[in-house]
Amino acid sequence: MAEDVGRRRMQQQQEEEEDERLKAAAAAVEEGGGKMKRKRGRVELRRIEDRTSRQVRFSKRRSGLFKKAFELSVLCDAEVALVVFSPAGRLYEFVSSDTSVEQIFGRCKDIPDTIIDDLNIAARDSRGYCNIQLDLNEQSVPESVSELNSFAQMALELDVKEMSMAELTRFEEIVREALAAVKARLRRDPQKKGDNWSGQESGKE
Amino acid sequence: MAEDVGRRRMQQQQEEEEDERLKAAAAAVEEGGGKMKRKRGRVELRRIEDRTSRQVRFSKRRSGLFKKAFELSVLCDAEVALVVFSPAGRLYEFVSSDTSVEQIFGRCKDIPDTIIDDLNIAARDSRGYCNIQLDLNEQSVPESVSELNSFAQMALELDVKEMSMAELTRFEEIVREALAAVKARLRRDPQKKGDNWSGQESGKE
DNA sequence: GTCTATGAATAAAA
DNA sequence: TTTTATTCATAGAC
Repeated sequence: MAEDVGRRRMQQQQEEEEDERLKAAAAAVEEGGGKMKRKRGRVELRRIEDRTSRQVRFSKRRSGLFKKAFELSVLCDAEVALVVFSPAGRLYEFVSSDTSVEQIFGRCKDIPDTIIDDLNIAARDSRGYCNIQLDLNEQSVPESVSELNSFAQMALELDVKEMSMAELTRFEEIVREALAAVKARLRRDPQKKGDNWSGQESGKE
Repeated sequence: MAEDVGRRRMQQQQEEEEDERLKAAAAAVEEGGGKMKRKRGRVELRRIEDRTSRQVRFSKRRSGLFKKAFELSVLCDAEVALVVFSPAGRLYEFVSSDTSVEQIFGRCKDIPDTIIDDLNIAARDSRGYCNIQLDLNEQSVPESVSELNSFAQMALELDVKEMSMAELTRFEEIVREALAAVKARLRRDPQKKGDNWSGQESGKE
């Protein structure tokens, strides 16, 4: 096809990352002369050490986060409550409805059919195997979920009750990164199975 | 205090919008022949009318929003509390820490916390697969973290041949939700460890 | 669910 | 701040 005139790029392909980086660096050197190292690699999920950088990014990302929250509430007609404390302790908050944050959060105890409830059902129904399912309210039931359940088991076997909030957050991050890596590999290996093994999202809205 | 939601300046120049749109449309016609209207203009900030589309968008944007919230809390060392109710009334939440936010969530204390116990019991009952020890209690634990990271990655790769992308994504979701539930309980039980695994900086802004 | 082109967010610099 | 180059998120099509 004669399309993609000029800028067809494979996104998120790890193997091309180095090359891209090098080209960018080279270009920077060429044009700027002495200023290099201008562009970043991928953002690492780790606390930013430099105080100034951290503050600048906080401002930018906070803005972006609030914008996203606002868009979600409008586009999808969802209720959103967001509270952020800067490292300095300053409070920023957003609530989609005209009620207070406390009221929104307070609804947690009034909503019986939540994700937490779904987890309860899943745990209760599990026999022998840890069939952790988030939406198994309706129809389909796990069939060949054994592999996935193994991971769920391992994750849950961690004595999660002994972990601090920071540890939980760290674990979450680690899992996310690991999965991202595995997914990237899967993407390069066409041997993957593309099947859908789990129940569909419940049709109730 | 209300955040300046919606007051961000668009980097792009408005006057170029039409031109860009037209070029995209023209390109689409050229390349696809019969496939048209494939690309979007910029997102309109109003409620999505189509139910299916709205549901799909909700899932995608919710994921993105929670990821952003998580990243902000880690990168910028901020405290973030996010609660989202889907149009169906389903609850999704994320909290980076219990400090200072605890009072806001004070009314959530009545959430049945049997879920955590159920999960742990289910996991223990199906033990025998692997026993994992987590130790992130040190202050600067590059070794432990790296070790855990390796484990997580290795564990995931072991069954990567058997796992589809869908399964990986599902697992990620499960872990996230489970951790959210655990965090919710942590907030109600401050007697748990509240230590931080990472180094602290003295001069917080 | 996956895939991919494109709009949007944003890190670094000005 | 504003600009720019790049990564990131995601709408639309499967």
